[in-house]
Amino acid sequence: MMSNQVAQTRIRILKAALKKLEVADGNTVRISDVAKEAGVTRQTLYLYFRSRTELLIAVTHYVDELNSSDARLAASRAAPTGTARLEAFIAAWTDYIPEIYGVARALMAMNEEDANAAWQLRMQDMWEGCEAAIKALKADRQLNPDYSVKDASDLLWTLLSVRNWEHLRIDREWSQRKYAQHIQDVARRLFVMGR
Amino acid sequence: MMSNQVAQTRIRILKAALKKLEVADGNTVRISDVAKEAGVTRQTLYLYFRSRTELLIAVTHYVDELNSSDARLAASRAAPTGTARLEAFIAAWTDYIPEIYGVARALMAMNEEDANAAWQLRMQDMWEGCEAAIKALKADRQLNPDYSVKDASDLLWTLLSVRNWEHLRIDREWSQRKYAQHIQDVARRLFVMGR
DNA sequence: TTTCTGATTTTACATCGTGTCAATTGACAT
DNA sequence: ATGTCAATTGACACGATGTAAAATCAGAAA
Repeated sequence: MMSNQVAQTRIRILKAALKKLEVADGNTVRISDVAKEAGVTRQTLYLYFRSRTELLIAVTHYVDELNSSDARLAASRAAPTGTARLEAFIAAWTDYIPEIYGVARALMAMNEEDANAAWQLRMQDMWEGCEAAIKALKADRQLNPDYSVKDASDLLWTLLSVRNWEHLRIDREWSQRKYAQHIQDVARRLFVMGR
Repeated sequence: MMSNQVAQTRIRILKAALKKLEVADGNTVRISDVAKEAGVTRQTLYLYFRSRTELLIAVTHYVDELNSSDARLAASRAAPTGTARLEAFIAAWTDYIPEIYGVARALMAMNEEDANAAWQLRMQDMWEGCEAAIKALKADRQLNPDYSVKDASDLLWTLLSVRNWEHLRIDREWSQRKYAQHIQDVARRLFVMGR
């Protein structure tokens, strides 16, 4: 079946791109690199993705599928108390970052309209997650009264940024475990009343 | 005198680059843009700077000169107590960020060996500033005992990153004043004992 | 088997930005 | 008037993205 064929090649390309992006330390991943990795011509790649940007965006979706990220993020909403929910959200997100980091870096490095828009959209979603967690905290009367919901959300959103993960994990060589623990700790210190 | 002539053109180019970099929102500043702004040919620019990277690095130094940044950063060392010193250091740095932001963004966006090295070096200096401030805090027995000097320095360094400034100031549209106050506040909450 | 079709390849070319090179102009000092 | 040095002009190489058209190749259908 031909549509099967098509799907396979598409996925082969996505896998190749992901592999390259994960390995790449600092260096740009070229379209020709991905094509080579996928055992396909550069032109074939353009048959499946209109541009480099579109490929990168497709890879992020692919990664999300692989890890059922949406489900994991959503699960954090189920936590009973505000503090538990904050903790669950942070845990889900900090686990998520290393998975998308490769693509995220490439996407963030692009100075192209669509690429930035796509990343901004993701970060917007993430901000709403932060806000939801902070609101849950407030509903439980556990939010540090010095912060408005908006300010706390902005700060949490910043605290959880991919760049901060990069700073600590890559530049300062923290382990993922150490990173996750400290971020939880900082968030608790800043946002949870009386602790 | 010819060396005067040379110096003038060089500075004209640096000014032009700075101007372009400050205005540029997200877009790459091309070498030809800078040349045009400076009223000079692209080739002339190459007469003064070997590459785009070298130009960008030169601009950072130029900005530092303009603002006597070194002096201002160094001044924070004079503060009497640990907390005062931490506060002074943060104030100096948060004031500094908006001044270099334009160049910083361009430098960070480059995926070129030398550019990254130059930026890393700057960030290394900055880390040492953080460490010095934290050590002063510790010497005054004011450092939160939950943190080692190294961990606190890493966290402070991350907190003060240009990316965090960008997140809050640009993406979340905080005023510079609000940004500076909140960062001070967060640092106090995290690192200063009993407050 | 032949034919049709759709996936993929090959080849070629346009564009854009960086960086290199050599010849030339123009001003100024001696 | 001559030599020097800043700056310009024009041309070109390179690497990466992206476009376009013709040629192949494999499998399904006749």
